[in-house]
Amino acid sequence: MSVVKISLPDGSSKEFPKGVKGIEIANSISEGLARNALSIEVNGEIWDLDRSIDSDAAIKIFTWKDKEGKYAFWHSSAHVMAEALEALYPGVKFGIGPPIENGFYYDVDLGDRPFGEEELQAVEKKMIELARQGNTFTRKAVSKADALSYFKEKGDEYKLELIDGLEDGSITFYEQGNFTDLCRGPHVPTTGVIKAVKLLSVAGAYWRGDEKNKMLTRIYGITFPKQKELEEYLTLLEEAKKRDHRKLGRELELFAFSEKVGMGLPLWLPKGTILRERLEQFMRKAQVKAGYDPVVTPHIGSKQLYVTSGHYEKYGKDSFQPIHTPDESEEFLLKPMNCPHHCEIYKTKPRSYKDLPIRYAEFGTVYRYEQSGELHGLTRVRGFTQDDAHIFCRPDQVKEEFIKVIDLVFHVFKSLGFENYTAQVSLRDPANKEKYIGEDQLWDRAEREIQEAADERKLVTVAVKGEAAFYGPKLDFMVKDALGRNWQLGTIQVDYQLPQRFELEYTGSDNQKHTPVMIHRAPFGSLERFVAILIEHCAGNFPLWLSPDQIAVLPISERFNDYAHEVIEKLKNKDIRGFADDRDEKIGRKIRDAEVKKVPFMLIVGEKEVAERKVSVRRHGSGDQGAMDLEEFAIHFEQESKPPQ
RNA sequence: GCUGUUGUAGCUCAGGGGUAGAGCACUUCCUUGGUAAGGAAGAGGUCGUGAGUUCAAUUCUCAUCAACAGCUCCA
Repeated sequence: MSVVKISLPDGSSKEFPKGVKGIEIANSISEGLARNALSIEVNGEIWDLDRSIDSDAAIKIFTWKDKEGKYAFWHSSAHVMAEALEALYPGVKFGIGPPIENGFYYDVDLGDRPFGEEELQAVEKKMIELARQGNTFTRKAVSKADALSYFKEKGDEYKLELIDGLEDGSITFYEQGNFTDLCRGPHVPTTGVIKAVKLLSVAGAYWRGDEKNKMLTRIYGITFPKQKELEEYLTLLEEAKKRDHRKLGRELELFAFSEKVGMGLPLWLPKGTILRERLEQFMRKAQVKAGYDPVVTPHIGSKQLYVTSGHYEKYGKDSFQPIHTPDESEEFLLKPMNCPHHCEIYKTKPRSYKDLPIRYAEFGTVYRYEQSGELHGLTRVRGFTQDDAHIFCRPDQVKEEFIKVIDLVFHVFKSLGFENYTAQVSLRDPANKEKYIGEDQLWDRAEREIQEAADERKLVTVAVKGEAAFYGPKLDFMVKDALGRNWQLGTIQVDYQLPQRFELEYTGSDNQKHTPVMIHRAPFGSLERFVAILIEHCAGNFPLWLSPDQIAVLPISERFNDYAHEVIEKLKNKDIRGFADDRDEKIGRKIRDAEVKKVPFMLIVGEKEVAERKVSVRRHGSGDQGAMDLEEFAIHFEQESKPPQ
């Protein structure tokens, strides 16, 4: 009997009889691992645990803790859902049913049968029943002809279409209980591992994502190996709902929308404006320190500007249409980005290699005609302000400048409490080169420089093809918020194209003209989006330096209103933001209202405080802190409310 | 942009072919209260907009606008 050598992730290796199954390897390591194992990586491919391994292999066993394990789990759950649907809706046809970041979905064609909340619950019940049966998933290789005839008989045209695109010899079916599906796998050993099921929502989705195709019913669900985990997940969803920036934005009077102003055009209310301006100020300071020069450019620009940049060709039809002047037949566009304006600033005088790098920074408000269905609170709007800057540098400075920007981005994230972040290197899609402008060699160079800069800063990156801007590759930053959700924030881009198109130049040490390289960057991305994410991250409890109202002075009764006003005036003289609540209400009520508005500090003043010239300090969320001398409080407060440096 | 759902007071929502209701917020009065909602009275809406059906439409139908969810998109 021959043996295979199996290398484990810890570097060790073991010999097993040829044809050993993943589950057997798991068992040989520990019983616990075997119990929790969900899938296995075999030489870089993810397999089922009961697939035979016939040659030497490097393996890694995945459990619920691993993304790969979860995917197998949810993928299998999608099959169980399909089985339940087939049991309840004979003749149902299936599209695709993949795992997603949180759970899975299956696109199904139910004919004209209605599907709503009640039906969802019935399917959920059936799924639990099927899961309890603990049916095993069986992998079966089938020929293309057999696969086609199986689904032809079933009348499932979607599966037939999918099989059509597959190569004979690479087609597999998976079977569990009474259900067989076309599937690449992998799957968990049995349905029995699925202990908790929740179907979350139903939505329409086009077959293959194409709106010309038929709309299928997409059923979203999530499953867990433990009931408790489902409950935690549902609590998380509740919490996310409570933190929704659209809800908090209204409640805390930060921003609003008006149908009359137009969709996707946010109105910043006074409190939201304070928050926003604090952020701007913080960024301005950091940028001055990093050698940026602030500039200001108008909100519109001649159409020719964007023809030159290439944006008009690329986005012209999908933009706000040109503005026309009454007399001369000029055309202007609302600026969708700031770079062309900054290029023109660069061109205002001849530049020497000694001048570079030049860094122009602007909080530039731009307008983009986003599809109506895309608008979402502050995260996707039609008018927004970027913390934009463009760095013009020599080719030999690109990497260094890029690294400096990465450091600035880190500083911003850390200062605002985003401790977890990752980055994505957004590359060009080599199969679709016509989507991009510029020569291959410059793209390759830019892509290489980004990766090197990221590596230098030990940034964990994932490279994604097809995500680049049309003029250059990007480094996009993702932060994880307090609820563990990922958001895309700032971006840095290397651009060899626009400087050429705008004929930017500098005189080199060789006395020759050279083209500079441009780095686009925006650590926040847009202030609107950043504020939205910040709201959700801190649930509206902003750090003291950002909080619109930092202090509420709460007199016990109207008799102490004068003292309350005196206190707030004194604090305002020290640039502290706040108000005195002099309403004819009881203290309990004033405290409640200030707590609900998430005011960080409440200063309660009554007879005692007036007599001793003190304030009773109460902190949002943590209650009474005792009485303090007003001066003492002010000193303490000023310490704590300093913006991060 | 596509599909679906929704649109009633500032907010959250109930109602329903015969021109509307609650709670909170708001105004006034009473109350002067020590760490998360004191009491009473009052004011506030041509039921998103336009058209159609009907003796009669806020309610039914259609269109349109917007919001929400999903898809597609994102310089």
